[in-house]
Amino acid sequence: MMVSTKGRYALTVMVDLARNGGEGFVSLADIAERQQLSMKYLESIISVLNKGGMLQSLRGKNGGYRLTRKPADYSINEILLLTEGTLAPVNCIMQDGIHCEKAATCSTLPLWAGLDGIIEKYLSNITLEDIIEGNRRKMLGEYCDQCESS
Amino acid sequence: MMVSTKGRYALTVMVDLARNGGEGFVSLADIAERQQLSMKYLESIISVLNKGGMLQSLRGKNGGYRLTRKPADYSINEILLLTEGTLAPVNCIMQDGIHCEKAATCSTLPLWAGLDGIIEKYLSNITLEDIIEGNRRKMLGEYCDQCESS
DNA sequence: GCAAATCCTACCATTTGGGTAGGAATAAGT
DNA sequence: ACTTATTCCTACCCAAATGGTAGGATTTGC
Repeated sequence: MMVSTKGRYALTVMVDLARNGGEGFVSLADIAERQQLSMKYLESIISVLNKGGMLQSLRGKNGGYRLTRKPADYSINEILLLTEGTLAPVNCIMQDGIHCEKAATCSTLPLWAGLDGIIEKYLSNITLEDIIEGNRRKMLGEYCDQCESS
Repeated sequence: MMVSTKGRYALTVMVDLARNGGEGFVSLADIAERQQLSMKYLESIISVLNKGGMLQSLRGKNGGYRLTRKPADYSINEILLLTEGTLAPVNCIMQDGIHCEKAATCSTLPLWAGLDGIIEKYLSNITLEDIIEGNRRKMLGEYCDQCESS
């Protein structure tokens, strides 16, 4: 995968809802305004999140969207997986087990499988809450120059 | 990144050269035949590898290509970086330090930076030799069901 | 019934991916 | 010197994905 704007904006929307969704419903217009993104484009993205069961919606006046779970119960992996379709770094790695005909003898396949594994592990371990809390240690790990190394 | 055929085929070519390049030069026709890939397409890919200093070439009859270093001295990261341009998982992470104008306040940026970090670390640690030796433990790590867990 | 919101369908321009085609330059062997 | 096998170079091309926009239908609160 290269995570496209679709996935990135989806995450941005989820983070905005986690931050600003306290009680009621949050309108997409508000989110778009805060995040300075096209509301029309966000519309198509949030629709995927909604159909995927990531949030609740309410139509009509004073309507909008809200999360159905606590931020800590959303992994980044599931959000991106829903909007991007797949997070595999190469086409050789398919979600449905469909695979290349050369797979059996391909010497580079273990590399791609390993890469896919570490990506999924990393993204599954981080939650919406980590992002709104700014948990740099968990996100950046050894690459965090502000985290103590202890 | 999603690693495209360009990067994957580049790696395939390098692996083929590492395996079959014993003494002399290996022609692209031989590589294409062995790997069952379009020679014309490989031509454009190997040209990038050549200009990037990853191998030596010899024109004319009995010409071809050969590696300039030992397989253990090629990291997968440098091979893919050369052919793909970037391995960053999102456009927010640029190679030249150019970045999004919202970067300073973006709460998701540490996530992308962290993801980029683990990908680079993984690919930098694996070499051509690991691939030709089939070092599953190193490539698959905990995802390797044939490796003992000790 | 009006206003504010989501929902739905269609369209579209640009970039990227994944190649193909044709020929020029070079080098080895005879 | 000629032939043949090879790399090198430039140009082109089609399909799919990316990153949106447009317009209207539907629902709900007041």
